[in-house]
Amino acid sequence: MAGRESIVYKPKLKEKRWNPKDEPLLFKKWQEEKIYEFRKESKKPVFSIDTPPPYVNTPIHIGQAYTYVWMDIFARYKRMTGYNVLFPIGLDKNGLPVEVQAEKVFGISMRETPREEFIEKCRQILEESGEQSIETFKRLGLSCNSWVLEHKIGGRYETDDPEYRRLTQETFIELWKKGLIYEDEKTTNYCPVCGTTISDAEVEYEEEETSLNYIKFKVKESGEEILIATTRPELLCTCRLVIFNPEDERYQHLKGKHAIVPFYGHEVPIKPHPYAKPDFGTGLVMICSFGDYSDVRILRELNIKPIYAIDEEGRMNKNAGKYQGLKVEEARRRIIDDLKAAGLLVKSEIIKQRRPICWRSKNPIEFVPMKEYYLKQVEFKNELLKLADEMRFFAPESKQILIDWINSIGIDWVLSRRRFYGTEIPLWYCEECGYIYVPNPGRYYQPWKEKPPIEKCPRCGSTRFRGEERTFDTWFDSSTSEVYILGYLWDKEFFKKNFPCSLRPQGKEIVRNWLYFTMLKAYLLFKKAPFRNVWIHMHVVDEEGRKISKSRPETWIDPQEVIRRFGAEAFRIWAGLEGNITKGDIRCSFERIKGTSRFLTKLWNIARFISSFPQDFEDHELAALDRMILGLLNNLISECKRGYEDMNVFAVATAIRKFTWNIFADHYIEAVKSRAYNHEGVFDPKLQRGAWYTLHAVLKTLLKLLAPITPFITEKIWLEVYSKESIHLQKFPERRVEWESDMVKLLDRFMEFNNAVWKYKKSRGVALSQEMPARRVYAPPELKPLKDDLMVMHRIRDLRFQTPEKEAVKISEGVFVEE
RNA sequence: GGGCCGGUAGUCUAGCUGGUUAGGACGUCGCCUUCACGCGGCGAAGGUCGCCGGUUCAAAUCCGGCCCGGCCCA
Repeated sequence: MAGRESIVYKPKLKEKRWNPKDEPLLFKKWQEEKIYEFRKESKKPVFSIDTPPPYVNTPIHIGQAYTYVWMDIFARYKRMTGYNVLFPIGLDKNGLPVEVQAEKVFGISMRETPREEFIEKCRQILEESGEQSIETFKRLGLSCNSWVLEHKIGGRYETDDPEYRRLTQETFIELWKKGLIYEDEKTTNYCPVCGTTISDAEVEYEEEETSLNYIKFKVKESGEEILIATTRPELLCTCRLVIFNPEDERYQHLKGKHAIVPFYGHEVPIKPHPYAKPDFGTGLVMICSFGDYSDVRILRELNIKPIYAIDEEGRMNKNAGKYQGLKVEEARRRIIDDLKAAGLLVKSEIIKQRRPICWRSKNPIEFVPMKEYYLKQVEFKNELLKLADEMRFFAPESKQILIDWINSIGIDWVLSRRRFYGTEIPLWYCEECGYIYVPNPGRYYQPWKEKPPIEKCPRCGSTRFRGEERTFDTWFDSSTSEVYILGYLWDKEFFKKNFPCSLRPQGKEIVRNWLYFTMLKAYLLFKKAPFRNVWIHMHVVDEEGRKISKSRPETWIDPQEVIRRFGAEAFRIWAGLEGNITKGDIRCSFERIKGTSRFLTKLWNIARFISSFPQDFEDHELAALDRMILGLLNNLISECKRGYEDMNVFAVATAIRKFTWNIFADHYIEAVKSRAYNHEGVFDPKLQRGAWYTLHAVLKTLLKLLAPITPFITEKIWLEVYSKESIHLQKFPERRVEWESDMVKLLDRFMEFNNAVWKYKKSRGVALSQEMPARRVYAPPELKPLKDDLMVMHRIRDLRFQTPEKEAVKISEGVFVEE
């Protein structure tokens, strides 16, 4: 016993708190040791994650930072549970944004610039934009396999890379050979600003105030005047039909008669149709070609030939008569003035309506006839719905978004775009006979500037060819990302073995395009669902619940700033503790990031305390208190495992925090301190070592449970206290039989007892470290196994486990004091 | 107009196969430099569980209707 009091326990962790400055150092170490590199030759099962490539020239959105952290957590958990994790990073470089930026920066117009030169300008923009997004991702500690562009499995990819484009073209060629692609002239969505056709999946809706104009028409047969309300008076010239609701009593007499269109004088039939809503306008609706989707649908349904009045530049054509050459908006203003002047406009009222806009340029789209390439999809809707059932959705409700979209599809996918910076459609046309030549897959083709790989037309022998000039819809590139990352181009065996891809994480807003189109292509090419699991997330919004976007600076939260102020680890633990993003939007606030990050300090200090006790000793004996916490730790392991498997990081993070802070630190550590130090020598050294064993066992386990969420701090502690080998190479904890214990049921009573004693001491103005100011204390009988620890912990002179017979003050359920 | 999701203290959330004094966290207030941690500890205040009905001995929890917010579609 002698000299025991002189033992000083020094913590192995020197610093008083976690320092975010260690983050980049740890990240560098991981990179140097290549611990996340993808090893194709590994025997472990592959878990592949098809990450959403961020657009290159824009800073990372706080929502991307958040969702990528979750993806990284999934990847890290899978790695610890024995998977060979394929977690590549991609960059999206295709499409309109860079073209628009090039036009702006260089003051040029795409259509008036030679294509070669324009593409060069785009490249220049892309090069100068640097790798801001990649830097943010690295700083967040993502465990992606590789950060450099490499043509191998696990390598970073870029969607404008010739290798990636080669794959896009290869999939097109395959689909072409299967007879799934055709060219047709149909009414399509057209964005006059982008100068290209767009698919239904690229149409967005915007709430807009517009004027509803009540215009006089004449009925040919009776000469009576009828009023028709329309938001698109400039399309009068294309009016083909007037409808009223079949239930509408007011207009039954008009059935079968004809209306005369003002100004233009042509006659159109009046028919009942359920689309007309009696309480909208006057209940009479003019159907034009085309003001909106319902016009398209109704004219198609009734098989009426459309008249087009808007050209590719968004100007009125000759069908509009005197308004020819005017932009749509201008023509509308002019015709309203003219109608007014002619006394044909009875009134105008302002209404709100949703109008379709182009998702890239945000400009109103028009409906015009264009000859474009289509990929068949309408006829496969049922098969696609079946495939949707083969993928497991997190959260399950998200699947409905996909199902609703599939059900709403009414037209095949328009593939061709009249743009420059994109993957070229690999086709050549014989100038003589019109034969369409499709090259063999194998390399990247640029038909607008290359000769075809054949000398003569196989049909007519001509040597004159014209290369296709159009590019693909960028979603045609994007929807093949899972095929690319699984090495289709380079290792067909690997691809076959590992397709479908394990996980597609993505936002709810791109279900109808990215997820859907990937599914469509996977079905058409491989007859399989592309993914085993799909994780759909909602959005990160600002403190007031507003959508965060660069275009609205008052909402913009820069992840770089968050990292600068609090550190990446603080952001990560916040992302885990703030809520489950599959269930709803997450609000981002600096105050809460700061608040949740306190847990890091707490964890650090717990570790620092524990690190001062020896880890190597011969034998030990567990006290009941130790068995209680180890049993609870077993339960926590199960809970974490379940949470990670459900991809519910929130459940895991909150469970760990509650255990660590509110149970382990506040109650177990407080109780075990005296025994662990054993300064007075009142405990058997074996029991003291039991405390040491338990403290280290719990800490080691907690670090591993937390490692996927907070890889930096857990690694730092792990390396300083336990091992030279990274925590991220350790196995995820399993329940241990030797930790199972009945003592877990003591927890609630134990905590209740502590609280009661603390409260009592406080009420008597006694410091918690001082002796209990009561002659005798009574505790519930079931706590008896904890007797020694409880007495020393609270410095109780006389502790009984029974209900007192004499007068005693009840301070809590089953807890009494005798003063 | 339709579909899906959400609506629990100032804020974020747990509970939602019906019965708990509705649990926790952030923030607020009070006390305490207790030997890992004052980015700590202890304690307190703060909730008509969106609203209205219904089922039931009993509803935050089940059912119906409505209101609000978000996303998608028409």
